[in-house]
Amino acid sequence: MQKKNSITIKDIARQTGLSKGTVDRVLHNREGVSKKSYEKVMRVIEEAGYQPNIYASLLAQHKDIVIAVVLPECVKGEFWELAEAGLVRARENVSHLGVDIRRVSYDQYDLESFRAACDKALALDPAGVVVAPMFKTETMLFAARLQEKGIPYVYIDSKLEEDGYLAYFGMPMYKSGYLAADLLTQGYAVDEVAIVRIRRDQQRQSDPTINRRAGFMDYMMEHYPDCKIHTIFVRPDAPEETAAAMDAFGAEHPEVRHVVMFNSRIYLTAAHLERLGVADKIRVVGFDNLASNLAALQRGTVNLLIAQHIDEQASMAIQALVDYSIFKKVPAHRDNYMHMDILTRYNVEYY
Amino acid sequence: MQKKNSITIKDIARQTGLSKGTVDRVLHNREGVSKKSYEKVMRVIEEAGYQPNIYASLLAQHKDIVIAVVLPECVKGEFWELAEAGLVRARENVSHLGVDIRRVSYDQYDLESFRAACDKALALDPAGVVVAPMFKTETMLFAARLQEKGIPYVYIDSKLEEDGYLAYFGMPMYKSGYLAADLLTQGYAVDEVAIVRIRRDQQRQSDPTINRRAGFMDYMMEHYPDCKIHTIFVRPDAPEETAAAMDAFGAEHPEVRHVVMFNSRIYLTAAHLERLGVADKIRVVGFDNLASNLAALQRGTVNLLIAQHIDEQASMAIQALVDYSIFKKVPAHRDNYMHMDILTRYNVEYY
DNA sequence: GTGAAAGCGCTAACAT
DNA sequence: ATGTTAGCGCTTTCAC
Repeated sequence: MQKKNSITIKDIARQTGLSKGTVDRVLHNREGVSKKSYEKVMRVIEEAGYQPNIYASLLAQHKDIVIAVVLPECVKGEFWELAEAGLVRARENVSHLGVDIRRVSYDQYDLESFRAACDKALALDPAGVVVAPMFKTETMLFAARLQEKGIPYVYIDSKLEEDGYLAYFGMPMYKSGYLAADLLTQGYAVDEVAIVRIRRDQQRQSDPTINRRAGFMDYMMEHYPDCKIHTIFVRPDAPEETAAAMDAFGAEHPEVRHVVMFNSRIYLTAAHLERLGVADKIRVVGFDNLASNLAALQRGTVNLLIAQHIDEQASMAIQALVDYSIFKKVPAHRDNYMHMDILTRYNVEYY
Repeated sequence: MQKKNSITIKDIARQTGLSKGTVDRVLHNREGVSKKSYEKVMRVIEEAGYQPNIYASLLAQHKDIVIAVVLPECVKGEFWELAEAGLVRARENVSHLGVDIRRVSYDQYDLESFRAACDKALALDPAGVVVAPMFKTETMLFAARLQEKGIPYVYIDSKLEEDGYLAYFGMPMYKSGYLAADLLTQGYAVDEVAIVRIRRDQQRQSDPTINRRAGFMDYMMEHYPDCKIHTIFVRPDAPEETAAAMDAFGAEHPEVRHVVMFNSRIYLTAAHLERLGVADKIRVVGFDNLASNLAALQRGTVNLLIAQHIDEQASMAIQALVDYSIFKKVPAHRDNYMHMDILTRYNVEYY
């Protein structure tokens, strides 16, 4: 399988006058090698451009490694369900490497459940961890424990400003808001815009879409300084209240033609616009490729969706961990801001 | 590396009372095995759900495989340069599998050079071929030769309507034109549109963008039946003539506010619009993420770009071939229509 | 037809 | 600190 030109540890052993065992020791930075031998081996390795044969290596080690993936629960139709596809793909890609991907779920609104998930992940004695952090301080603690054990970890979706993570894969939130504003307005005259927000009852969590909103606002300030920006507060868990809010707003501001929402639930708004019979008069921009969002896009109620491929984030995170643990490859970039996909009813089909 | 629950050929040998050699023979359908032995082995294999250890297999075979990639020449700044990134990525992904990716280039305007490239590819005795076909009948012949030799091949960019290919990765061309029309108009009133086309001097090749244009036209017919559609013919190899054409059109139709181009050279048009000082009055939609197109996007002259990730097509094609030759996996889908990326100046940064 | 055995490149346990 | 050796699961050659 190796090319003719490829060199093996046997060759290195011969050339250095040492044994395979010693060569193996320096290759893995194991202790018990004299400086002299170490250097002799290293020289040959570099000169010959030695590449270990992972098959032989894996074959000889015959051990499984497990990677723990700590994510919010996968609820049908909601955002985190989208990550599953990435896990499936990653699993396929690495299963033949003897890597076992284990999803550890937690309730993103329940701190305790996150703590439990962290413990569960640690209990798996994983070779690496990917985590989507929803709780700041708890994640910090988790990170510290991982570092202590020397377990590499990578963030997806959002990250913490600390220094121990191997990599991060996510969307540039501020920019995504900026983009949303541009797509909503597209250079045409826009006098009023409505933002639909979810009212959160004293959540201690930081609002994950706050930077996105900031980006949106900045764009509007820069390009449409005179545009009036309304906010409609809704509550997904209180449908009547939400309906009432939408009705009231519609009655009061029938002239508003542009609506945007920064979380993943634009489908809720779409439903109300349809109910009020104003769907085709209003330009609607939202986020994330939930099935119900895509449906609203197909129906034409939602004009554009900005999606972030959380599945790719997940699979890339796992790949990075595998490359690191098995192949000793450090990611090319630590912070990986991923592309924002723009979806319309005409390109969604092949998404 | 294999899990505890995995069974090896040694186990099978023991259970059937045969030897590893015989088990290997039935696994590879080699001749010289009695029906009785064959069936005994097959029964155990199926019952135990035996999965061969590819590493051990590859290690024992110790052979390289080569995959030939037959593409138009990589010209700096032009479309096919974009595929290189995919080749590099693919090379990284599979090099440790002992797979050698070999690019074989041809001049997309020269039939003879394509013939030569096919011969060169065949001469490599490849385990698989990926080809971007520009010449219909010649590709047909090439395909026939590959089939004859039992070499699997996959198309990228475009494909032929035959039945021997392993897979196809490409953009839905008709749909992409439809999408372009939607993005150009976006529901606002549009009375006139200009299409910039490249005049081809009696090319015998079929115009690769013909379906895209058809999709565009159909959209306009359906949604803007009264819109007047102009065509400006230009020639990249004759700059003065092109400039004259643009000037003349601008003088004659100063009211046109929407421009589209179906090949990858929207940057040419962008330059002229800038020269004429009308760039910010006109909405411009084009295709493909050439560096100069992205620059025009950043400058704001081009409003939207539809890109097709030819690099991903290339790397996925190679992956499919590797999966097939090494892991014996047939692609899940034969025809893979890939996502059309919509780029604006605000999401291009992370592309 | 079938079996035995050597060996792919590497790891790890055991010697020295 | 270094050498030796027995595998990992499979392929392949050679012998019967």
